[in-house]
Amino acid sequence: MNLGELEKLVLKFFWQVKVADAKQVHLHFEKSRGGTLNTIQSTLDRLFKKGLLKRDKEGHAFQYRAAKPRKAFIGKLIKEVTDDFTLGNENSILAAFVSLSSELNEQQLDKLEKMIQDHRASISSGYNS
Amino acid sequence: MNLGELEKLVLKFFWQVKVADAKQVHLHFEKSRGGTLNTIQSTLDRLFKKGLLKRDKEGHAFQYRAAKPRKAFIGKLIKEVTDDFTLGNENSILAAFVSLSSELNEQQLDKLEKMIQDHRASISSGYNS
DNA sequence: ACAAAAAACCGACTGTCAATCGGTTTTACA
DNA sequence: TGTAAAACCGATTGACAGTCGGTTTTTTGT
Repeated sequence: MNLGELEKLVLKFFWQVKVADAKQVHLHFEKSRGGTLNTIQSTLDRLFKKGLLKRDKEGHAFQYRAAKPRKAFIGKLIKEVTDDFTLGNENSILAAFVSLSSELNEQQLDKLEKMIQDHRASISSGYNS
Repeated sequence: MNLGELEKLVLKFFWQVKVADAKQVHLHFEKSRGGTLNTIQSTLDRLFKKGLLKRDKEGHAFQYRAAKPRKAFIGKLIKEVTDDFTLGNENSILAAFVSLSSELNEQQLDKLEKMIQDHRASISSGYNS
């Protein structure tokens, strides 16, 4: 999934704002970067066709919103880039963790372990199944 | 850093083979996907200009090799994609871990914790500093 | 030193895709 | 049902990867 600059900005916008129509998105971006309503509309349409936004017509305009939560989406992206470079039987997600670990300091490792604990808890409680 | 299909294949090749010249790379890929030596050469050159390959002239041809170890490179890529979608003060690397954790099962969490232990050890031994 | 061979380099063309926006058609609502 | 708003269509531009022919430069063997 290869995204352009504007597409990325728009996605980020929807993770903050949740729901908006083209007009509102345009209003939000015209100060910071310009561009016509049409440009926003076609970008929304492109993101919709890529499955990254959902939309429903409510009243006279499409109401757009993110198709996935932000973190799930980032997780997907990461899986994608790592899969491209993962060899043979290696687990790409795990490899990604290893690849990243060297960038973490001790406090961050603490947080990471806490995160693992939380995740284990959610598994054993049956929340994820 | 946006890479094309052939560029990705070539990078992967160099993480397995370590050093090769254009001719050898071409030899390796011509069965599986065709393409002329020139195509390989310009791809190597593009990767060199992007800083992903290093090269030295030894004898009559450039000898190319990966500029970074594979995992470091994957780590960089992950940082890149997460930075694009990370909000405000959030630590993008940590966010990436969180984003990925839901895709791990218990054995993988075990491995991950082992990995953290190893990394902590390498920090306290002063190996990383 | 020089000719032949090999490799590097240059430039052109193609295809894809995001961004951009004007113009037309469709839709909703008063 | 007419009008305003929105959606849709299509054209253009700009990057950039892939592709490869042809030219220049470099290396090497005699």
